Amino acid sequence: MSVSSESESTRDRLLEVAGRIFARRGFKAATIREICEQAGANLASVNYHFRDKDGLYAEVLASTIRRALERYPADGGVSRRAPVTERLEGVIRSFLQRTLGLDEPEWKGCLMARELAEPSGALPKIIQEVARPVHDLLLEMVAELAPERNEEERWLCVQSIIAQCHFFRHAEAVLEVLRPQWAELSKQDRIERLSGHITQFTLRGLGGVHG
Amino acid sequence: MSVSSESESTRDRLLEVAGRIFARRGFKAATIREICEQAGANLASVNYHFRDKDGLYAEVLASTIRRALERYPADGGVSRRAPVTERLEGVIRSFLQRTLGLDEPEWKGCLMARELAEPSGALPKIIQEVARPVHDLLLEMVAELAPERNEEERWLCVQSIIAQCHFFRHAEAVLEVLRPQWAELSKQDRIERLSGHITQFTLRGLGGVHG
Amino acid sequence: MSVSSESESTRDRLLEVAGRIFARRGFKAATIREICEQAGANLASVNYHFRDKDGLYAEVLASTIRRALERYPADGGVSRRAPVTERLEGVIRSFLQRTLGLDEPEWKGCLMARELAEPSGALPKIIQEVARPVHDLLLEMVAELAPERNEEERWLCVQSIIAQCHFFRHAEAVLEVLRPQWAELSKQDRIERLSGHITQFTLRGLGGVHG
Amino acid sequence: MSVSSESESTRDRLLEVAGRIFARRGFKAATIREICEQAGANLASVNYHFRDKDGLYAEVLASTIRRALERYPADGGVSRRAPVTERLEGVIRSFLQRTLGLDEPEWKGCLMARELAEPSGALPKIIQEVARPVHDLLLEMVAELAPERNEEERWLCVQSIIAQCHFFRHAEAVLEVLRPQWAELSKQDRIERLSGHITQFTLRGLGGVHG
DNA sequence: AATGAATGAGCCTTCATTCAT
DNA sequence: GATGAATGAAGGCTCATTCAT
Repeated sequence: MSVSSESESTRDRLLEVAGRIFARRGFKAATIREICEQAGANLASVNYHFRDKDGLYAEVLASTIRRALERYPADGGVSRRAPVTERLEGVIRSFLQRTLGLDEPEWKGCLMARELAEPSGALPKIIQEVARPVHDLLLEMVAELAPERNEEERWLCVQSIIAQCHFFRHAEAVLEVLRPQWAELSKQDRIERLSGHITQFTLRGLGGVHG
Repeated sequence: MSVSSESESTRDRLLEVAGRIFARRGFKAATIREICEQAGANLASVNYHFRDKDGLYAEVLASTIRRALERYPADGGVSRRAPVTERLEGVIRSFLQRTLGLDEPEWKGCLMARELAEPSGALPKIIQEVARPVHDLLLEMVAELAPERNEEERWLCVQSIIAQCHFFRHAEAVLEVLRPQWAELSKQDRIERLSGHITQFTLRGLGGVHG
Repeated sequence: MSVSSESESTRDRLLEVAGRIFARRGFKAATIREICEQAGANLASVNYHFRDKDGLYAEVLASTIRRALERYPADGGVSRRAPVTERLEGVIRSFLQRTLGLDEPEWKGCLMARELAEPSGALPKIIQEVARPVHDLLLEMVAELAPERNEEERWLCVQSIIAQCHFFRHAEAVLEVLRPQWAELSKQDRIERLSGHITQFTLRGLGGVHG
Repeated sequence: MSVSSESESTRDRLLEVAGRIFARRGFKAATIREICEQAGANLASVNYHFRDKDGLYAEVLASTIRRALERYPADGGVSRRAPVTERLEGVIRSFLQRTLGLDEPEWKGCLMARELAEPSGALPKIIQEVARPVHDLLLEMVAELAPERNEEERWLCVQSIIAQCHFFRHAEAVLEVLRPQWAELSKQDRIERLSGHITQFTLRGLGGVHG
């Protein structure tokens, strides 16, 4: 529970490098060798510091979650008393920031996305700390915006929102082929346009005409 | 009409089993050994029939695409002269069928989802044969339903649709935790409710008032 | 004992191709697959026609010997009544022809050379049919040219002759680097100069001054 | 001073054993398994210490060259101011020592011979460090002994010398059949007689009358 | 006479892990 | 606190061979 270590220790370098590599290659295809080489550490150091490849992975995930939520909280930093449309956009923008990266190394969102597709036992933790809060926040807003829908319908709407937020990380490779212009935009730009679009599309989708 | 094995050719059994295993474990983590064992074939048979692990994977992907599109074509079998709302629901339902499986072995959609997250060189083929047609079909419909939007906005709307269709396969593991009731529904039921919801949400999202 | 087969059959093509490939790669590194592919034959045809990879190799060797000696007999076709210097040059030139090839496909000598370095069980046959006759012929000539030497000395002289004849095939790769001009000569030219040189060097080496 | 094994490092044992086995079987036919077993090392140790089978082979070759030339330098340790006949015999004797072994493990020369027949990419190194110096040394001597010959003739004479030195290693298997007495001599004896014979034969062959 | 399918043995390599220092 | 050496398990692949047809 201590705050990692003192200086930029081997341990920290391993964590940093491992995150990048797990994200890029997936758990199985990532190799301890590559991680240690890039971190300038000994081949045995992973086992020394984290007991296991699994242990390293769990630590990477945990610290990634921690830092991601510190920087981009679920509510996007928007006050609970702001109008619901603003709060919605806050959640969406914050989600996209975590997902598509910004100034944080870009692999963080990628790691999460990968966890979704191929859970590793760490999933419950992620759900508890990231997915659940967002999920609940959105449920509240949808209830506020579309009180006439029944419970399942509202839940489905929440999924529609999350789906849109995820998709642009998830299908990155395809989008690049189908619409090259998109890939040419800066991250900042993409996030800006996306949060605007998703918010609009969602508000309309929820039934009111807010556009 | 039996499920599999027995008198099928070795080649076909390999293809069938490999599909399931690649989907479950991913390319790297899947082992030729496991595939051959489950297919009741010799360890060298993959090399004989498909030259490579890569060759096997490519074949699995190709035959999966082929059969998925035969059974559930991009337009969902809805006539081009039907009203646009029906055509839209056709595309969405067909997409969900391919994605969430139905009576076809369930792993097929999973394979595709995985390919998106972690392209293997076969991606261009998938795009050409599956993603592009759906993409173009949806672009047309959105242009028809929301002619006042500019080109980028219409493209973003198309992505919102596709995002929703993908999500329920992609986040299966999480949904199961967040809403156990959902996992208890039959596949058929889920697809039914989803295609209804996504169509509605989308039609509204596009700005018309169809709700 | 029959003369191979009737037409340019699969069997003959296998023999031809196998000779080239065994010569180029050595027995172990040569693969039945490559041989069959290049011969346009089925993968199983080697086993069908020659029982074994070993069987194929033995056949290749045997037919190579047979044809090499037909074309370039040990005595080089020089009459036994010719002067000894002519007979010597006959043996040397014929040896070089077999070794360095001429119009016959070049791999034949190479195959033999390889057999020397890495005997395969077929060596006794080669010795009996090729090496021994040449050896005995040379022994006679040396006895004639240097009768004053004792038996071991004469035998060593014979080896010196054979050594020179072998060397230019054997060290081809090195000679090409150490003296590029040499590699640029035509085969014909090289054989001409070599047989001249070796004959002179040998006659002098044997003690008389014949140059 | 003990022959091998026991307290030597794994790396050294691998090198020693690998040399023997590569020499006996050739690169392709030699197996890492056999090497590791005989060296009492783990199957993965070759990969650990030399990265590759190729890496191991290269190291074996390099260390063999290094040690061979340390012990038996190209000039045979004879002073440059000694008479040319002595210098010639020095080169020849040293060559035979390297080639036929003496107290060094016998496979060393064999490795080289094999490399000539079937170059592996390491050939250039061998040429540079072994063949070239000997070649140049001999060229000088021949120029001194037979200044009246033209340049190509002198080069051919050098090859005649080298050919003789190589042959008795190269054709070992055949000589054993054709002259069993020869194989019964001690290595030392054989080298003694050979260097005498080759030197004489060569001096005469070069045209002077030294016999 | 010939072949497509299938097989079992064996090879090289990679990987995560351990252990003595 | 950290590491170089070594290891065992497992993986993908290649090869010669067989067998039913």
